[in-house]
Amino acid sequence: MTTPLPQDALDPAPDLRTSDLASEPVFLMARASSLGSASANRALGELDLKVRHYSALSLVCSDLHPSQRDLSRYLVLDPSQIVLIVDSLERRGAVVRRTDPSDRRSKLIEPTDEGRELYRRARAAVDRCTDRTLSPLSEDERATLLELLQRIALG
Amino acid sequence: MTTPLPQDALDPAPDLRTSDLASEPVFLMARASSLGSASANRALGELDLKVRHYSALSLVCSDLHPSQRDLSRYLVLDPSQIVLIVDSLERRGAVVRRTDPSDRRSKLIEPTDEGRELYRRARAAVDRCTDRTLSPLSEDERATLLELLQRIALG
DNA sequence: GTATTTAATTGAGATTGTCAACGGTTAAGA
DNA sequence: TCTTAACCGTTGACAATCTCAATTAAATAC
Repeated sequence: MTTPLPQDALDPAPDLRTSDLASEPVFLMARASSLGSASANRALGELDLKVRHYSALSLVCSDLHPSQRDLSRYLVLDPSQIVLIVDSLERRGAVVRRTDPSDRRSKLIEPTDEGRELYRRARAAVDRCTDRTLSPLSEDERATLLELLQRIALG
Repeated sequence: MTTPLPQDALDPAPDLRTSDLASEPVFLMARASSLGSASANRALGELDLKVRHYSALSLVCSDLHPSQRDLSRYLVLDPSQIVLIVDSLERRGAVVRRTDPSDRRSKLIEPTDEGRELYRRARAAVDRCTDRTLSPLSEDERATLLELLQRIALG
């Protein structure tokens, strides 16, 4: 045993570096995403949130004023999944559904005061665990990674 | 309609750039991974493979000679999931289970000739679609991204 | 030799992914 | 205008996946 299980079981896999797979972005992103969101889910557990609810709440608290359809596109989730997420956030009083006056088919999701406070606390927790995940990188390298990821993940 | 749906619906989201979430690695990696593996799964569909089977097959064809437990750790999947993946690969004659002579509890997964040939073709398909996914990046930037991802995803 | 750990496997239950259909609403075209 | 097509949220069904506990066989620790 290396350490008495400090916080996250990082489970490094140096052997993997010699494999073909270690040079495939699809695999690396899947593994990084899997490890990262596992860690984030643990951190968000105290607030009874998962990454998907947190992400939705973050968008709702932004100045994008997203509809459910928007959330579906942003989070790459089926609209039926968004219903469940918004249901759960609404049930705990973090958001409300408001029919878009300019298009009564769609519903704009808006944060309550509680919702904004919840987001603030969740954001802090996620940032702490992101810090751990990116600990092998310098400040400059983190910025570079962020920019490259944005280019391929966003338009 | 921009174009008559060329290959992948890339679904860019430039609005997202203005949101807090766009600066969170956890979210960016999740979105990149989601878009990337959706594209890869489409490409692998012709070969009746999914990313998880492809990744397992890749490791099996490497010089790591992994056991199922190794695959579980590398792919960040529960051992019971590995059983299903290896079952499916074995059923189609791509791999065989061989009891490790030095530890008869564990089973080394080895590729058949068919398995290697399947991997060769799958690898080509995945590489083509990775190329599309990374198209917004220059050659140097791709190398940088790869190195940074390796540092955080592997030990 | 006994007790503790580990690997693969099975199974159950919850979560998530995928897809088709519906009612209410808007947009497009004859 | 009237009709048709498209879109949004919602529901429901089904498959795929995750998570966890329990079992068996084998290795290791004491």
